[in-house]
Amino acid sequence: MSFGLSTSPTQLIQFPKNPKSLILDQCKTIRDLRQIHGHLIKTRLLHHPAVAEPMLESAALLLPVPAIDYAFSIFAHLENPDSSAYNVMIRAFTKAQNPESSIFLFRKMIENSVHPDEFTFPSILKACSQVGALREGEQVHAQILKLVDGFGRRGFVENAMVHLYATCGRLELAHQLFDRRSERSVIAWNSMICGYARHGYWTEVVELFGEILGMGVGFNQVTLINVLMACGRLGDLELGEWIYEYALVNGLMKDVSLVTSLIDMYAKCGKVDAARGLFDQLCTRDVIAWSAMINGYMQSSRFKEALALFLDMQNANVEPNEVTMVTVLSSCAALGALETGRWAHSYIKKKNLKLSINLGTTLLDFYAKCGCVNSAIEVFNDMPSRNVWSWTALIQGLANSGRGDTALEFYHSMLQEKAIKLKPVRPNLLRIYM
DNA sequence: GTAGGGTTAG
Repeated sequence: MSFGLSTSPTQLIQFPKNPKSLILDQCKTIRDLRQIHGHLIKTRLLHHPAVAEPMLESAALLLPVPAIDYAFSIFAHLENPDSSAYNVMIRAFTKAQNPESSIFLFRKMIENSVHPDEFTFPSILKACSQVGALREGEQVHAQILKLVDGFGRRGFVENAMVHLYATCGRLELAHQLFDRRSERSVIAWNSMICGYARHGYWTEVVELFGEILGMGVGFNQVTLINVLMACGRLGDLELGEWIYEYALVNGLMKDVSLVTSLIDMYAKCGKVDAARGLFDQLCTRDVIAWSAMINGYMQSSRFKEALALFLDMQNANVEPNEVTMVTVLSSCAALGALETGRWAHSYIKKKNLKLSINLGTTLLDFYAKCGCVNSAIEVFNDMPSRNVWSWTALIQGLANSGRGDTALEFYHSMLQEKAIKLKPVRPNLLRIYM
């Protein structure tokens, strides 16, 4: 049997001194991996942890195109996977944005009495943050506390915990952990700021940034982006412009995300033309930058400019997304631009954009406002899921078009949907019919 | 073998 590789298989049978670097050197493609894998099965060497772990790492993390399924099939055949085998798989699933699988494996790990360690925690906590799995995260926290002492990288684990609690909205708890830390890095500060921003505590975001400046702690683009989001919502143009100056002086204006946040901040503070100035200076404009600028016009009631910019966007061959279409359709609704809106609708179909609650509601609201209630009803029926706002937009549209009877029918069907019934929709309806 | 980001109406 020929491996076509520099090391002969017999060296593996004799158990190499350093199997890890041997395997990592040899597995450059999935083909290499399959060959070595086959050989390791025959010789049963695969069940040796020092061999299994690098095999998993090669497949799940190091290949140019990671083969997680392949890695998992290796993992699933191991007789007694040890903690490092679990760690590699958990890390790989988290990295591949498949946190459910990470959490599943973590549970298995505990069930099988394999002890998680300092390398398990950051990635499993990140997985919990990705899905907002607070309860699962608390169990991880409990496991961490079990290891009274004797684990290194405490800083990484603590950062991950602050991040988990902040993302899940347990901001007091996150802050307690954060305050207790001996050394608070940019990472921890950003976790706190992101947590406050994500949950709409804009004043706290600005306060925290004030602390950062006061204490002379470091900050970076991510910090500034979150603070700019707050400036826009709070109308704090002064701080927003301070950040703009800072970005100019420090050469940060090449960062599209940061400039997009500046555009959004200026637009939300009523300075749409300043926003446009920055937009025109951007050398690469992605869908989010375009959407932010179009949205800026819309929020300033400059609907025609919003639609004109949407045309420019298409000429620039940038594909719009759900957010873009929401903005475009609400501009059409405001202008009563039925034809353009219809065109947007066919565009959504052509591009197979998912009719999310946001998009569907905006679309039906557009039809209703243009007096096409039947189209509005059609869209409503096509939506895979709806919320109170979808119902309200439809019922209000019907009522405004003199179709009070149909509006009432929909109102009653809404009440029949259990989930909806629990939400306070009644006052809204009373306003329409009183 | 660590983390984090920008756009969404009614």
